[in-house]
Amino acid sequence: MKRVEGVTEKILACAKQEFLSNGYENASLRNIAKNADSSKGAIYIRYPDKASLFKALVQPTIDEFIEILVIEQGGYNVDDDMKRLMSDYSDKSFDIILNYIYDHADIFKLLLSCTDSKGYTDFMHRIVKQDVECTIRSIKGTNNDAITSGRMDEQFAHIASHAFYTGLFELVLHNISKEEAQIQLDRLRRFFKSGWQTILNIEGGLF
Amino acid sequence: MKRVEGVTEKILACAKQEFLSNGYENASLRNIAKNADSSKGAIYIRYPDKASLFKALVQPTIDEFIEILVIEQGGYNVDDDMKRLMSDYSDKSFDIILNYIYDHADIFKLLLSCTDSKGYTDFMHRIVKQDVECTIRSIKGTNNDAITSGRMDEQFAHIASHAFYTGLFELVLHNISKEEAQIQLDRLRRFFKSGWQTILNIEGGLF
Amino acid sequence: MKRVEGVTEKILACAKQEFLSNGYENASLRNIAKNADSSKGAIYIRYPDKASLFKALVQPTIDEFIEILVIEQGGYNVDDDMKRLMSDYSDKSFDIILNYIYDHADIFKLLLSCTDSKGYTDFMHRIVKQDVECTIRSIKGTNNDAITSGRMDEQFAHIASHAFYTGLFELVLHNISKEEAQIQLDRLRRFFKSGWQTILNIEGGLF
Amino acid sequence: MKRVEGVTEKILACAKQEFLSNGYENASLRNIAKNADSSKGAIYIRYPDKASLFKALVQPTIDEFIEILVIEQGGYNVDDDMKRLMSDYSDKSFDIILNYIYDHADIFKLLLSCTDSKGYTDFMHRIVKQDVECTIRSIKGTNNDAITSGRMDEQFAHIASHAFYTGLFELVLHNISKEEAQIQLDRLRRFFKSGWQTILNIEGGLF
DNA sequence: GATGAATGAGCCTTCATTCAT
DNA sequence: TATGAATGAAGGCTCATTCAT
Repeated sequence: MKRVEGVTEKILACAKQEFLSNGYENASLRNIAKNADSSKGAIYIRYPDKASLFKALVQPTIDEFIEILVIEQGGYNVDDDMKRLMSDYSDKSFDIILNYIYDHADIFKLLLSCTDSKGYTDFMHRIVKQDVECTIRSIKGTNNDAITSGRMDEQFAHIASHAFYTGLFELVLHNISKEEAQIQLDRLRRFFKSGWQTILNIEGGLF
Repeated sequence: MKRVEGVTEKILACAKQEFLSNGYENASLRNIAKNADSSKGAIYIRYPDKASLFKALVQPTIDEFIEILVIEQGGYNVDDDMKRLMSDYSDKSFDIILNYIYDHADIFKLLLSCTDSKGYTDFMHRIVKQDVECTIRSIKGTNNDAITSGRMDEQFAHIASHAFYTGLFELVLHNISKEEAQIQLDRLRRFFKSGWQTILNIEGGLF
Repeated sequence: MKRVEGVTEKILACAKQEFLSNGYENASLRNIAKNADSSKGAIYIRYPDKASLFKALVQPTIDEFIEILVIEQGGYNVDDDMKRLMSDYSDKSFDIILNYIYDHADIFKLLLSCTDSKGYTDFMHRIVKQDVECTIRSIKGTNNDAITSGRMDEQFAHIASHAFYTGLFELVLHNISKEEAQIQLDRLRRFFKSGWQTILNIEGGLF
Repeated sequence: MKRVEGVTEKILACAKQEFLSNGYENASLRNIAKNADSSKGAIYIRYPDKASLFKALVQPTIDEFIEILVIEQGGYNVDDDMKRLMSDYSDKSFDIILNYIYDHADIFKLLLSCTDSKGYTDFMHRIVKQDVECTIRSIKGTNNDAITSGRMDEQFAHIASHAFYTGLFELVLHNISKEEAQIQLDRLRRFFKSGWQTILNIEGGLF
């Protein structure tokens, strides 16, 4: 029997719905199969277990999102370092990032609200790690003394970064429209930029 | 049989441990009863169901924490409003808050990592709501034009507040020592203070 | 709720029946519970898993049977050694053994036909091991040269012993009446006694 | 697609391995197909179900073995009867039998340890039946009075025969080397010959 | 109040078998 | 002939909750 077109898609769609409605633990493969007009066996042909099904839903988006982050935080010359230090990635970068999040809204909801905390933690950790590495690199690249002087450290970069992404993701989670989200994100960026200036001891006058 | 002294306490202690170790869904009342040298029935005498047991563990701390927040964000005169607007609650206030969190570290971990997202969301929502109300009131109290001018709105206050508390709670969650936590919290407060100044359009020179 | 009298007994009885009818692998705990007018949970209160249920049915009889064997093969003086060497345990001993087997006929059937081969093998191994040890000890005790001369070895004792018990257990397995079984066992004992005389090189004239 | 050379062989080889490793019930057709680099369908083209696949593995050897037994227990004249009565098939016969067993060791292991007891029982029953028929015929052919006098009966012949073959097959099962097996089989034959002499009341002096 | 046996729904998973391609 | 997706029954097992004692 050939694999019927669309069964996988249907399963994934119903799985997404089930996870979203009931959370990971309370999601039932029975329900997913039934809602997909399919069978439990059909799920197991595709995914070896429940965890893998969830991962299949979520992993590609995680990976792609991180990749986008890497690209947009991007180039590695001193000018960029300076900008990055100010959280001054271009508007275009944040447009791309926000668009990506909204294009994959369901998946981000899954990640942020349907996993045991470990899944969420891991996801956030990867993002923040990437962000922090970039921040630290920029600080060193611009010879800023924030770290050497003890005004901050990697731990703090982690905390601030986590706080920022929490705010960013909250936009989708709360079903804020994309237009509104752009406004709030602008505010949030200005808010955090200002915070970083203070910590990094950069005169506001520079801007 | 007489109600033995301390059974409730033992149940709660073991429940806390079980929830912490396995998460809410995977926690087993069987285990809790066994570890408490008690019985499932003994749990049901005290709490009508699993959810109530969890709530019993967590609710008092939630309520008390909110109460502390209310008190420390405090008095309702214009001077305070101004300070609050700058996120300039006194150091003493934050000492109290941080101490409370660290004194109830387990419970905060429970709240932040052992619940389905709904429990976490509700908890955070209450805190943020309280904080936002206070912020908005202060803005209005000081006739700041941030809202009327469209520089921000309640939604943004929510986002920023959520981001702040995320950072604050992360300290306990990551098992950072209290001394270290005080340092990071200082940084975080300066960071956010600066953010608010920008949003509220208050000249840095004022400080 | 107090444990109701007889539930365990009913479960065990129905389990015995189910294992006997379908073999270990194909026995269904669902069926057992249903036939016992009980529930799956009731089984799991008593036995942690399917294997333990089977073991509960079978282990006491195994242990007791081995014990009887030890006792009846018994005393440890030279006279006994000589007799044992001739497989000449008293008629009384074999009466006891045969009676025990017939009194626990179901269990022996379970052991001999309802287990994966490992269970059967282990059971037979214990019996044979005990028998062989006894045989070897007797040979050495009487200074018989069967082993030293290379006429036999422990391996052979194992083979012969296994063959004997195979014959013995076949009686119950084939639903031979106890009276008939006594006759066949007499024959089997004479048969094996003669075999041992030959191997041990003892003149028939001695008897 | 053309039937690829050797697929059947590969399937049988992998099936043998799977049954040997996991027992009949726990063997998985999925695994067999996978290990054979083939498909479940390919198995079902050749064998209508799991049982038939097992039978295909085992039946030819069973049949051939019985046939060899028939041939070696052999000719039907009075002289042979006498010999047979003494379990005195020639050494050559037993060489052939033992060789056959060792040449098909895997299959005998399959038969003796990987089947539900029914398969084993049926196999053993056929062998023993053939053997018993031969024994009885010989007794009658030589006018021996063992049966008529009540010293034995067909049932006993069955028991003794079963015991013998149990010993014989134990050699392969326990992975005894063929050389060692020949030695043990010699002993076993002498052991059983002596047993039969006693039962049949034949003077040792006759030999 | 305390116990823990009883329940049965429900879980995830595996399987032999079927059959469209 | 060959494939492997599809099926759905059945498996062992766990659980929160109830309730007789």
